[in-house]
Amino acid sequence: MNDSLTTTSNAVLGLLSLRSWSTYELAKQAQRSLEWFWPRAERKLYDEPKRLVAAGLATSDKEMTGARPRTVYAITRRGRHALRRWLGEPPAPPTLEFDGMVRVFFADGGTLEQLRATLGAIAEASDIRLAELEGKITELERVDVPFPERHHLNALALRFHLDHERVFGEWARWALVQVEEWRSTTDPGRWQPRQAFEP
Amino acid sequence: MNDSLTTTSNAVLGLLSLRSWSTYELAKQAQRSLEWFWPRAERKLYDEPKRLVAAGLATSDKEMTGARPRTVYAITRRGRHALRRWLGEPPAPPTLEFDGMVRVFFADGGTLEQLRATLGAIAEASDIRLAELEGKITELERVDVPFPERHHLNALALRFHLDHERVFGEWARWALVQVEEWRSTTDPGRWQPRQAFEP
DNA sequence: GGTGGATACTGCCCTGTGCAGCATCATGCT
DNA sequence: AGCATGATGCTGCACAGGGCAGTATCCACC
Repeated sequence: MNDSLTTTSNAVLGLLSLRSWSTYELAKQAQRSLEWFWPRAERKLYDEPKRLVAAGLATSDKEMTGARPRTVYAITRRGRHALRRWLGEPPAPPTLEFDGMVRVFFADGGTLEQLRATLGAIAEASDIRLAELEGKITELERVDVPFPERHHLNALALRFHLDHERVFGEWARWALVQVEEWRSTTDPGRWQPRQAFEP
Repeated sequence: MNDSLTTTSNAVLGLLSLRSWSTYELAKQAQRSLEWFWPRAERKLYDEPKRLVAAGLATSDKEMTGARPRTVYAITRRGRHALRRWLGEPPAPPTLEFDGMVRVFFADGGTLEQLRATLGAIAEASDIRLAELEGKITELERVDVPFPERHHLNALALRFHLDHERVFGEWARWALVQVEEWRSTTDPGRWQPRQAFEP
């Protein structure tokens, strides 16, 4: 097994550092807490702990619920050291995959109606995600949630995501206003690119 | 070959809709123009046009530069129709992979010094990317660049990326100020999570 | 008892990444 | 002319990751 851990490995190690988890729980918790900044398919979250065990950074314990087996993973001391060491390394640059922007960028291959629909969809999806974030923010006032002692870190993350999500919705709405002046996707009429950068 | 095209397929089709390209040129142009919102490894950009040809959406023409072969790809009429059809579909949600945020989120596995270094690195990297974007924005005033007739679409995209990138740097600097009050990564002292959401 | 959702997990096929490697061309310098 | 370097051109390979579908057992409820 390749000894160099990925960000995913370290993210899973991070979750294990909080407590031990069954694989199912771990996958669910990863999707609850990491989804906004490190989205990973459930399929992979079943594989990752096995790799940590193989690297000596976690242990696995087979249990039975009736006739149904389940695996519970726990971090090792070596795992904690590895996590701490990783935290001292410089972060990789963020990457964004914005399908909607691909559609905007090549909008001249389609119609102004299509472009408006794309921008509208981006704005609406952003609203939904913002509402979800607001729900998470209200949870910071509670102590009957998992890991209340980590709320300070949660708050930093949520602050970022709130601002980040707002950019999508606000930009899409702004763009909808701009394209009102356009004659078509290939003819912006009197609209000037520099208008995008004026106050 | 699977008939359902990916966003990457359509992005490449979008580039082909502008002009024909050798594979090398296409890979370079993709990395110049799509890198901010649809980053793809060069390795894949060599495969993708082949798949478009197999689907009848592009043609390939073998040429020779001396003894060195090269392939030039062009879009077909079917390809243009496929692109236009795709532009009418709703966009997939954006996904962000923010390695730095994974490190912030699990900062309690490390030290306050490490957290500060992570935040500092995020801020600096953001500055560099912002400077790059500013360079692209000044290009919008020029006509001696590729595809000046598409500046209006470029401007929409650049407006988004400017706002998007600013969020990283501003947030990281804000977070650096917040953690000044913290005693350690596990003890925020008197700092309250709700401080993250006050004006 | 039957149903539906939760818990628990994996095989499979496909997309995508980083890396390394190979080859030829073109340009500039000595 | 010869050489070095960067550009142009491309691919094999091993690994990371995603979506989907499938299998099985448990648990709560009607």
